[in-house]
Order: sequence, then C-alpha cells, then structure tokens
Amino acid sequence: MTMTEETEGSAAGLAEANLHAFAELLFFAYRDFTGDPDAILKDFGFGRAHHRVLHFVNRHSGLRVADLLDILNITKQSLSRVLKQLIDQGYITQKAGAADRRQRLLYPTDRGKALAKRLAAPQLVRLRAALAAAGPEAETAIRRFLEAMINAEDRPKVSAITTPAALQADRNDEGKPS
Amino acid sequence: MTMTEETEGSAAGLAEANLHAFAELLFFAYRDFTGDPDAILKDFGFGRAHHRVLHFVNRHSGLRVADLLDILNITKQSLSRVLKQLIDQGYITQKAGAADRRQRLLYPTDRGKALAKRLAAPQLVRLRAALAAAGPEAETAIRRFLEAMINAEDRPKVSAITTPAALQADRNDEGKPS
DNA sequence: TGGATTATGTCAGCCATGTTGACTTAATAC
DNA sequence: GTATTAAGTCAACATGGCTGACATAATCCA
Repeated sequence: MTMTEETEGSAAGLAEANLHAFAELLFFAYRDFTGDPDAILKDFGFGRAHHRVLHFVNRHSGLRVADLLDILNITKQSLSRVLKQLIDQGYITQKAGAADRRQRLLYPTDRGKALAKRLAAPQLVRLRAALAAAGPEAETAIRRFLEAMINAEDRPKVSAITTPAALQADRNDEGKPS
Repeated sequence: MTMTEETEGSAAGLAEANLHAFAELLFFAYRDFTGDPDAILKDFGFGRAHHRVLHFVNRHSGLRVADLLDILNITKQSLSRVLKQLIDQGYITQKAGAADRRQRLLYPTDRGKALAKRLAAPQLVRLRAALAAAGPEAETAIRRFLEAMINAEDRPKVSAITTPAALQADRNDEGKPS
C-alpha cells in the first residue's frame, strides 16, 4: 500500500508485484518438487527424462509411443534415447497393439513399477503436506489454478489424463488402484 | 466419491490417485508456463537459463553473484556462461559493492529491463488468468500451497525474496515500482 | 603486517537431454 | 498395390548442467 504506483487489488487485476511473486514461487516449488527424485535417479544412472517417461508409462500403462511424445512435447529421437535405456534395463516392456500391430504399447515391468513408486514417494509426501498446508478447501482451487496454467488447447488432453479412468476408457486396460 | 477403492477424502490423507493427478498437473502447468518465454528467447539466441538470470537480476537488482548462485542452485561455472553473455550483450551490468569491493552487484540495463518485461508479459497474463480461474478466495491458498512445496530450509530465503520489500532492506537500494 | 579466507572469474572437459534432417521397416488404409 | 502411418535409427549439433583446478583481488584477523 501507500507507495506511488497503481496498487490494484481486484481478483482480475492483481498487483504486478504479486504476480511476480507467484512466478517465483512456482519456480522454487517446481525446483524442489523435482529435486527429491533427481537425487534417487542418480543412483540408477538415470536423469529426469527417464523419470518422466517411467512415470507416464507407469501411471498410464499401455500408452503408445506417439502418446508419450505428445505428452512430453519432445522429439522421438530424444524420447528414443531414454526409452531405449529403460527397456534395455528392464523397467519398461513393449507389446504390439492388438488392433494396430504397428503400435508399440508401453508397460512398466515389476521392476519399473517399483522404481516409479520409489521416485513418486517423496513427491507424494510433499504434495500431501502442501495441500494440507493450503487448507481443506484449497484442493479444488489449486486444481483449477494448475489447469488454467496449461495451454487451453492442451487442457482436454490433460484432463483426460489426470481425470480418473479416462484415456484408458478407449484403450481398455486397467484403472486399477495400485 | 462413490466408486470402489479406498476413496479417502481427509485433508491429510488424500487419495493417492488424486495426488498423482496433482503431480501431473504441476508438470504440465510448469511446462506451459515456461513455454511462452522460451519461444521469445530463441529470437535472441538465449535459453531458459538466461531468462532465469535476467529475471532475478531485474526483480532484485543489486544482488550479488553469490545470491544468484544460491537462488538458482547451480554452480558458478554454469552461471558464468550465461551471465557473461548477458553482460557482454548489454543486458546486465556489474558494479563493485560499496561496503565490500570484492562483490559484483548485478543490475539490469534499460535493455535488460525491456527484455525482462517482454519475457514476463505472457507469464503474467497466464498467472492472472489462472488465479482468476481459481476463484477470488484462492490466492492465499495457492500461495500457501506453493510455499509449502518448497524445501523447508529454503522457505525463509524464498519468503524474503517473494515478499514485497524484504531482502532489499538490508542492501538498501530501491523498492521502486516499475 | 602478513597469512588465511572470501568473492568472483576462468579454463578445460564431461554428461544429459534437447534439437534437425534423413532414412528404414513394417503394418495399415484405400 | 501404392501411399500413409507408427516406430526406430544414425549422425551431428546446441544448451546447460557438472567437476576439478587454478587465478585475482579484497577482506579478515591474529
């Protein structure tokens, strides 16, 4: 307050300094969110890229390579490098699609599931604590916030992924708890 | 609700699938949050690393190199590479510290301010829209959420940075608007 | 005063992960 | 039976992390 400047405060016209603070908080939050698994990954000779691939294959098993490329927004050559390592080292397996045998559907092995779980654990702890800290009512608001941060054209795709038992619907397979 | 499964709902014991959804939303949100400036940076031959450096120098002008290393969590060799380019190309200037002349305090030039502003613009638009989408009450909750996502030991430091007119307090200098 | 410490910079090399472009193979579509 | 599609591969390159070693100047301190 006081100060010169426009000092706004309405929901739609938030003070610019405030928005900058959110930008920085998001940066630090993401930095630390990825920090825990990064440390574990080093013990396996893997990097964050492996984590991302393993995560999505584990959480959405049976997805196609093209799905993964679409989700990660990287080239197939980039994906290829890490995916190959994960397959070679027995964390992920491929299976030809039933309807279209050109497709290589990706599945986590038991080993892959175990690693995915281990990598996710500290992140889930962190998220649980952060959501608790935000307050009981906050969950919906935070979800809406994060969804609105995503490019509008990608939101349907992301919703399909992050909403219980979608995506899988058209590719059958499980919505099994764990 | 309904559904089979364990379907918890308490604040402290959120359903695991729900937490995984938050993890993925955070991934997509951050991906797109950084996407806009990344595109602009390419036109300048810069990358995301330059953006981060320029952002913090611009928002917290007069910080020391050591501050920047601490904030970014990278080595001085990594920082050096991008900082040097930003200095050589006239986006950032250095000034020896008044009290301790070993320090090189970092300031944005007019050119640097202009680029920082241009890079921030789409991010601020996105954040404003996302906060609006989350609802008027949500701002505080989201801030608490993001703060709680940060490593506990770093929170004081981050608060000092993201809270209006702190940090600068002990290094005098401006809290000047624009 | 002079040696230790600190703030910063720099050289050299390595690694992870992104990119583009070109090309192959196998399966599907029409 | 040709065109298209899904996936894989080779090669080269860019960015931005990293470690290790060392240099310079300024400050601290005994």
